[in-house]
Amino acid sequence: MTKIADSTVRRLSQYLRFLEEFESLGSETVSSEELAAKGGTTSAQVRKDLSFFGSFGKRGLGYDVPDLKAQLRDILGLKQSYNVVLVGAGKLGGALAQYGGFKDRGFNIVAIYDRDPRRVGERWNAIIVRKDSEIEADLSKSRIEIAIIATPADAAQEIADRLVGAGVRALLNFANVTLAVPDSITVKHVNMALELEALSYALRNRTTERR
Amino acid sequence: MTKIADSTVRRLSQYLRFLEEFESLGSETVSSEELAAKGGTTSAQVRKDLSFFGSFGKRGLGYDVPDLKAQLRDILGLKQSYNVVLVGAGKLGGALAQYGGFKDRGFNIVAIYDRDPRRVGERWNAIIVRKDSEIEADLSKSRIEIAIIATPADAAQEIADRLVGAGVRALLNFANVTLAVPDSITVKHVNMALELEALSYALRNRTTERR
DNA sequence: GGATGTGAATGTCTTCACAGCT
DNA sequence: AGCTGTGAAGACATTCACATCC
Repeated sequence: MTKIADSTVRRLSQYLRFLEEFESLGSETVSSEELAAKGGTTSAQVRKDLSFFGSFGKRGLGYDVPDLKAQLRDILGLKQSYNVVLVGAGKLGGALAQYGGFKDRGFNIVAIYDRDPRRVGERWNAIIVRKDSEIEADLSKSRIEIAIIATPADAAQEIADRLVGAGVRALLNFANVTLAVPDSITVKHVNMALELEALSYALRNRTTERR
Repeated sequence: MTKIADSTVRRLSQYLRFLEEFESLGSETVSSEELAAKGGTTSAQVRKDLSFFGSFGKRGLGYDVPDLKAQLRDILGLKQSYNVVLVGAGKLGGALAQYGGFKDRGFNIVAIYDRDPRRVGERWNAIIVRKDSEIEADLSKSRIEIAIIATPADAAQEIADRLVGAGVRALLNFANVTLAVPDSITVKHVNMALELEALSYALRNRTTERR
């Protein structure tokens, strides 16, 4: 299999969500044009994205909604569900713990850790916050592939190292630092301040820009 | 000015953060190679990114840290501060309201709105949650360019329309919907579930992939 | 007829490599 | 000598356009 661009994967993920919308509206079939319109892209882009993985449509007709949905879930690895641990029980951690969008997609937060003894023992949405020092022992018992880091920036690298040491293979990092991890580990970084800075740049330069 | 790629702007924003780290470590000068190492990119990339905006370095020496910092802040439009409104006072809204990373960069959350009467009147970090119906009147008094949407998905488009109607020019959207806005409006979308799906894809496909 | 799937063309971004300053 | 700044080359991503098939 040839390397698929990150941008392609992200669009596939969007298409999946759009398909759910089409399904709930009762559409049985959808065209690349309709999918493109929802996502602000082009029909050629949609077809090209899908073509890396196979031929899922019927010429003259479009794509069968439930079928394409299943194919995308398969491509994205969403036929299984994932147990996920969350480190950092601050405001952001709390927001993430209760966020429905994760569960809906099969990402179950099964444990929350924090370093602060005042937070340990708190109950977040049926999960009790545990001491971060338990991470190693807990993960040695149950295989966890994905962890979410929502700690302060200065703790994030240490937590990342320990999670990786405990067998985690993918990290979603909300702390505002670039994490150094082995090549075999996948990291996605959500940097909210950076998004605002990009908005600031756009505000400043829109007049002189195209598009 | 020629169109600058989004990826370039995002890297500039990172360089700025790295410069602050170098400064706090006492470095007066930094090379493109050092900046690149922090961000997992290449020195050529750093120099090319900067070259779109001018020549800020000294050959044989590198870049003066405070000087480049100032230049980047100027490029990104961060010499001014921004008043920002936040719509949605749920868990995520609360987390965003207290998040220090915004203030540090000159983004001040000056008002929070919610539709739920039970939340209206709550105090978040010295700001009292206001009824969303006040948005129009409030924004007609003070010019607000940036708004953050942290509402449930089904309310986000309506809120976006109203914010844009009230003069907002840039939106940071945390709701899991693609917002339709006029071309003149800039939107950045933070989609946390999508990031997890990208991790899922990576976990599933790493063995067959390069890099 | 109508929409897909896909080579080819185009456009964009990144990397190379070296001339040019300091 | 050392590191920047930058055209040119290369890699990658998107768009075009049309043959193909339902």
